[in-house]
Amino acid sequence: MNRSPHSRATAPSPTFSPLYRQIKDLILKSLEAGEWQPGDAIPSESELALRFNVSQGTVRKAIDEMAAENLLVRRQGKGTFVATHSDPRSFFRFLRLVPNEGELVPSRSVPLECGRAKAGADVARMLGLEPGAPIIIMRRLLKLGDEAVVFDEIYLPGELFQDLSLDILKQSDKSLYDLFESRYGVRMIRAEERLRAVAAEGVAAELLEVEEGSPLLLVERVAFTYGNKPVEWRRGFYATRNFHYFNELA
Amino acid sequence: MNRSPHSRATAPSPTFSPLYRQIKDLILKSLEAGEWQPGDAIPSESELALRFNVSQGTVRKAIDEMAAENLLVRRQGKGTFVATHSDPRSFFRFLRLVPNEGELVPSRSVPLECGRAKAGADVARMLGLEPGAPIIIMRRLLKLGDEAVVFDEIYLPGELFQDLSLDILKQSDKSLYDLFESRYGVRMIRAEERLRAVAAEGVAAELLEVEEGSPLLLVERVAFTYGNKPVEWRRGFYATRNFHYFNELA
DNA sequence: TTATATCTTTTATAAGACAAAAGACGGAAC
DNA sequence: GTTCCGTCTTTTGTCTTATAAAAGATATAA
Repeated sequence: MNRSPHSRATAPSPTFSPLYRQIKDLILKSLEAGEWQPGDAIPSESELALRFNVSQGTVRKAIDEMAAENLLVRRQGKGTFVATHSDPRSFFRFLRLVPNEGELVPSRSVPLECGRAKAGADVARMLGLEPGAPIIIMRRLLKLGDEAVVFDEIYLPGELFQDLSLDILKQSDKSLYDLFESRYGVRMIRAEERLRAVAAEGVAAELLEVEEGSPLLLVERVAFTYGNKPVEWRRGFYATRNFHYFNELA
Repeated sequence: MNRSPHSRATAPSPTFSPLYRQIKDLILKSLEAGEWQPGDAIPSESELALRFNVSQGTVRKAIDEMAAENLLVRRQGKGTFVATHSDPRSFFRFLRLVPNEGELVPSRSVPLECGRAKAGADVARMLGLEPGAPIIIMRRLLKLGDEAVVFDEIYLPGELFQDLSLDILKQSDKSLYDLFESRYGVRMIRAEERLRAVAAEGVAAELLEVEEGSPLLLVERVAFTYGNKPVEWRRGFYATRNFHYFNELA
């Protein structure tokens, strides 16, 4: 290399950014472009160092940050891999539901409906769409063991999930985000949740087998893919008799 | 230095641990021992490197991890500081309550009771005490703007908070954790919360000015100090008409 | 008095040398 | 033929060194 240590790879930009962060952005771009699929190994640190003309340590620092953000997973001696929702370890990152006592029980998703509609003002705002844009509305029940614990209403941009249907949902035995990732190439990387206590009513009360008016935990979620783009809005009613929402403040 | 690069600072231990992690443990120990107080600057990286006979980069990596865990705060050009609850930025790390719409309103804690008792089986278990050990029970109301939003019942080990009383609580204008830290030298660094929806009853319903039986968000918290030692158990009833519990899944 | 340069101390960045982990491969032992 | 065990290669992990950037303090000039 014929550059002095701290010179930029590109011409001096208006907003300064250290080398390792520029490398991070480049790797991120390749990730978004789908150059490597979820579960795949990305090139080794020394390969990337060669490609970008920087030292291994610099590539390493870029990857460090991406691993901390759960975008990549490192395995010593093996390589660095694109994080995937098919990995069972990543499952409970997006489902914070645990039994009040006793062991973790297996969960099962029961799809109820899946239809198309036009976005109302609220959904459009949440998903960053034009009002009237095509969306998919999906309802499902989450059973833990024998008990129906969560009733979900899920709103998706129609454009990204072309052929999604109740049949496909019923056929699939993967988690929803695994399906989104493998079938539609949409990877969820982050979500925001807003929790409230509400009184059970209508379908939710019925499906969760609780009295009308009894308390339910309402969890509203917006999930984002690369570039902080919102691609799912979800409203879940949680029956918290035997389960609770677990959160760690760290 | 007369050691080869990767030799240990101590005699080879049965459980291998890289150098930077040993340094981290040493810094942690000084922190627990109170060698530097919350808000204080710790010695510079090069000073610590000298003290521990390693390179600055190794100290740096140790501090990196502790900064990621919110134990230390770095400021370029100034130094590295012991994290403190008196810093307003750290406040919302432990209070995840935001208004449904509009700006953040100022919050005010209203202490109601503070008395001593003996630990029952449940509190003893949560706090790792013997049943019958002295504890403090405290009740308070959290007001956001004019509205009473949270009713808290807080259980503390009596031993650690010798002179804590209703008067002291009323006098203090700090946050509770700031008070614990500055007056009793007990620093909260981590907490686990369990959330459920419950029906309002008794005192909680009355103080939060909601109907008996209407839904409330119940937030149970165990907070830990250094060494993962539980030092607070708390049960909070949240009225979620105009506010909600915000959580980020990252 | 006020701005401006200069020096010092601090954390931040980058690169290089080497270690540890994981597997693949091949030959010896049985 | 199969199993075991060393050896080699490729990968991520650790540690050090050199230097840059940030923030203040201090001195200097207008």
